Amino acid sequence: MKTGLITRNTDYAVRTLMFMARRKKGAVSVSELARELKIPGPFLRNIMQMLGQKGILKSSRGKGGGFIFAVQPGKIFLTDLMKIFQGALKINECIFKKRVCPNKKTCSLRKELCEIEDLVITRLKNINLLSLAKKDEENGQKKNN
Amino acid sequence: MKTGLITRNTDYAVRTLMFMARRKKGAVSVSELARELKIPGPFLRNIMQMLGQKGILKSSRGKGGGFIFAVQPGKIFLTDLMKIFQGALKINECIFKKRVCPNKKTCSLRKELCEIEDLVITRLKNINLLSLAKKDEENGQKKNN
DNA sequence: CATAACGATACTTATTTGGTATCATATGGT
DNA sequence: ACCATATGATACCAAATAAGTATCGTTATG
Repeated sequence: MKTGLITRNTDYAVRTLMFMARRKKGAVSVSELARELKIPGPFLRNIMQMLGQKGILKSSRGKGGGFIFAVQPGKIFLTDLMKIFQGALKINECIFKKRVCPNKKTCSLRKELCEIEDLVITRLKNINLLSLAKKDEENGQKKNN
Repeated sequence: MKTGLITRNTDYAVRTLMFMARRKKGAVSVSELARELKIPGPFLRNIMQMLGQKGILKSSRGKGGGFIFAVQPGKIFLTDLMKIFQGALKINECIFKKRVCPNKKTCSLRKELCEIEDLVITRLKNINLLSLAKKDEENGQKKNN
C-alpha cells in the first residue's frame, strides 16, 4: 500500500526531534542534523523552518546558531507533527465528499472507517517525542548488552 | 491528510459489491452499475475486470451478460479488496527501507506504528461485504421511518 | 567583513492515483 | 448472418501529491 499513515517529512521531523531530545545540549544546526541523520539538507531545512514557524522550535541565526526546543519534547505529540505536515487528521476521506452522496448518513462503510480512524487517532495522540526518544535509547542499550 | 486508508478504486469496489449484494438477482452489467452508482464507466470496468481476475466475481459476456459473485459476499472481506487494489496491507512503510537504517530493530517510532497497523488490520479483517450491505439497508430503513 | 547560520519562497521532479481509450472476443436476439 | 451489447486485455493519459532543490535575503559571531 502506498497510502501510508505518515509521510516523509513527518517522519524526518520525528526522527530529528528525537535526536535533539537525546542530545540535549544547546542549539543544533540543520547541517549537523542532516549529516548525522542522513537526511537531504535542503529538505530538512524546510522541515525545521516549518517547525520554527509552528512554535515547536526556536531558532537563533548566525554562526553557532541553530534550533532548540520551544516546547518540551514530552509535550510534543505525534499528532502535532502530523497536523503540521499532513494537515487535518483524517485517514479516511469520503469519496463522495464533493459529489452528491445520497447516503452519507447511512453509509456503513463510512461508519466502520470512522471508528477505525478514531482508534488510530487516539493512539497517535498518546505518543510524545520524549517517550519515543527514551524508548529508543533503552532499546539501543539492550542491543549493546 | 491526503494519505488515506483506502483508495478510490477500493472504495468503488466496496460500494459496487454492496449494491450487488443487496440487489441479489442475476448478472449485472457494468453500464448499469456505473449509472446506478454514479461511478465513471470505464474506470468501474477496470475495477470489475480486476475483481473477475482475482476470483471475487464471475462474468458472462454478450447481451444480457455481466457480473455475479463467485464468492459469497459474507466471505469477502475489506482486506481482500484492499489487497487487490492497494497491494500489501501496510499503513506504515519504513522511510529508511531502501536506505541504510542503522536502528530498524531499536526504532521506537516504527514499533508504535506497527502496533497501530496491527490494530487497524485486525479491525479491517472483520469487515465483510454482506454485513456492510445489511447494515446499510437497516440504516436506510430507519431513515425512512 | 567573511562566514555560518536561519527566513522566506519559488521551483522542479518523481510517484501515485484517477480515469480514458482501443481493439479483440463472446453471446443472444432478430 | 448480423448487429447490439457484453466483457477481456492492455496501453495510455492526466491530475494530484509527495519529495526534494535552489535562490536571495537577513542576522549574528568572531
